[in-house]
Amino acid sequence: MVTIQDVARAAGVSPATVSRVFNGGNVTPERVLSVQQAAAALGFAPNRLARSLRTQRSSVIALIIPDIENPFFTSLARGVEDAAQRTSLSVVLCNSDEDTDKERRYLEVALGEQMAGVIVAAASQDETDLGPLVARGVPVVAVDRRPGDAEVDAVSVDDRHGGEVATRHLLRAGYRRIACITGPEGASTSEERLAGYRAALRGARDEAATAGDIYVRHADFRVEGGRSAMRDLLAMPEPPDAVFVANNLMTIGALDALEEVGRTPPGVGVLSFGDVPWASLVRPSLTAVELPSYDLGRTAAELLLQRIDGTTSPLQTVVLRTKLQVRESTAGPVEG
Amino acid sequence: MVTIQDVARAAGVSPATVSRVFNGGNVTPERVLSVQQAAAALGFAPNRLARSLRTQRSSVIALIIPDIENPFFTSLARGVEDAAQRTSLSVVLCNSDEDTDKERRYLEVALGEQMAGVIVAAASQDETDLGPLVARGVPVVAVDRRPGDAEVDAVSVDDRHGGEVATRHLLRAGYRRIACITGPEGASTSEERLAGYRAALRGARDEAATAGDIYVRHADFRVEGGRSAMRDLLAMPEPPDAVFVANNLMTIGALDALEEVGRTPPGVGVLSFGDVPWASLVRPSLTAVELPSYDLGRTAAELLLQRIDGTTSPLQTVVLRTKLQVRESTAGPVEG
DNA sequence: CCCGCCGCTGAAATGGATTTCATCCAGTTC
DNA sequence: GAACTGGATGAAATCCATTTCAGCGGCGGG
Repeated sequence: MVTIQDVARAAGVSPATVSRVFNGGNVTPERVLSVQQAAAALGFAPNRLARSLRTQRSSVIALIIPDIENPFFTSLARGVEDAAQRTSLSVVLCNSDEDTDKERRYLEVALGEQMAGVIVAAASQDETDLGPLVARGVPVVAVDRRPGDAEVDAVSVDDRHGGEVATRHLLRAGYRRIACITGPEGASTSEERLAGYRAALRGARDEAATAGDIYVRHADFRVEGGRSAMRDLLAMPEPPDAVFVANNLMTIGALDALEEVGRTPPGVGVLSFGDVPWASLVRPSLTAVELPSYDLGRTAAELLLQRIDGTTSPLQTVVLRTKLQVRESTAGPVEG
Repeated sequence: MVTIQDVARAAGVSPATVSRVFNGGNVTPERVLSVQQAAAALGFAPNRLARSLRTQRSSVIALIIPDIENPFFTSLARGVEDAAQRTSLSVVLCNSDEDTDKERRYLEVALGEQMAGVIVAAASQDETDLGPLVARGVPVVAVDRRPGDAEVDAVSVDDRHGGEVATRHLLRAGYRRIACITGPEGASTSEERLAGYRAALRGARDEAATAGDIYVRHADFRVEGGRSAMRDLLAMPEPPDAVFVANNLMTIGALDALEEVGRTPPGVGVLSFGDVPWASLVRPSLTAVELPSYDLGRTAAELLLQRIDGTTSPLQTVVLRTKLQVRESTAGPVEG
């Protein structure tokens, strides 16, 4: 490996001078030139480990997401990247796969590699432990999902409100036995969206409301989970006539399950929390709660960058608004 | 920050002994215990920078992909992860966004951070420079796209053959003016798939073949690119009656463009290289060249792991087979 | 009883870049 | 001409974990 020493020797200066050339110290122009030439000739690339070890900071931030195959998170990742791009920071993405063990490993890597900051969409509220990072003063921003109790900035959407608006829309469209397929227990987004659903039903005070939670299913935020939850609902003696699905991928599974038994929206109402990917190809078009995934990422990154720059303002929680986009899949229970 | 020195002091031993406890040297059981207790009490986590600096190796590998929003690459990423998972390596993902500048930065990071290895789906054949990594002895595997001239292992699919089979299928189905929307020039996958298309047309020796390249368009492997390329094709005096689209996202755009003018498959034949994401929702169902995206990632990772373990076997190029999956979108030009 | 070996331990060297501190020198200022 | 300022420079300390090396004590073999 070619080190700063080698360059120094080749250029006839001390390592300190070479370092100054690369990091902007006071060096006479002619020496700058000879150092640059020597570096280029030798193919010198500074060892970032040594640098980070010495300076106690790094120019890499980690983004930890629970499902890299979900376009919601990849869009969020783009938002993070684009914001980081404007500084000199690089983003590395880690996929926790909704697995708290994997997630813990990545958090350890981020800590151990002294990364400049971490943005995390937590796999779990209780088990995701941001404590060590926070204790070491590493800036952390929670995005989409709230972390249990860690003292960090957070950016999320109005899950509860969105869930309530969505469910109310189904009620107004005339559906009466409204099911909810939500995510795993322990994820804040699952709980909040479900809470919104329940609130809307309570507000309705009729048949739908009395059903209690018999139409509620917990699944895993993935296609397969949505499919089997929907199958399960369809097998009930009195199956639901509409379903509020708490994320985009589970909606795809639910639609598959409906297709299997020959029922299609809007005969059975389908409403997705989060747009289904490449929705333009889906018929009938799907009513969805639109999520600002890209802005979620961008905002989280901006918050993180501020912290990395040393802002000491009090912790923030930013909540972005969702928007119900009404389309064909919730036109009403009457066939047509 | 709590260092190995602090732990040593707390446990009443030397730093060397603490290190041995964590890395499996010979230490008496009672000392092991007291070191572990001290470490736990202080919340010690080893500084991976210092470790990597000293040992000259790291337990992180980088995966550099050109489009994180393309499910093909995220599936590939899952394959890499699952393979890496079985060892103690962590995978960090970098999104080059088909931008050779961004890609270069990530390659520099991988080099500078002394990462254990790199898997890269190159943004370009000419401009992607793997030289520095190879020169420093960092194991590198090219996946999906071949790098220009670097001496690295490679894993890809039979792009040319797949493109030829696909185009021949369209010919046999009765289409005569077959267009091709391929990716950017400079990407090996674009070129190879196009070469397959041309070969099939040459083999046909009729009207279709004489068209030359008038039905060929280069786009950017994204939805938007596919859409505008298709619009462009549809605006021709004699528009094509079928299109072979060289990747999944561009197919989505092409379908959108067809929809705009009220033409749908199989009236216009549509064949996608690579399955469209969540194809189960798309009507009519799409004929596609199925790509083993997950296995591509897994194989690349396994190759990389071997190199990291020090295998010195000669460079390998693994080519995985694609499979044409015939569905409704290429049923033939006759309306019905 | 002595030698040699082995297991355990800590002091010190190591990896590579940054940064402090002291030094040197040229240019000012009185 | 003495004192002072400030820019440029290199020697050496620093960041933290790993690893070599030498030393120590105990044990088995001769």
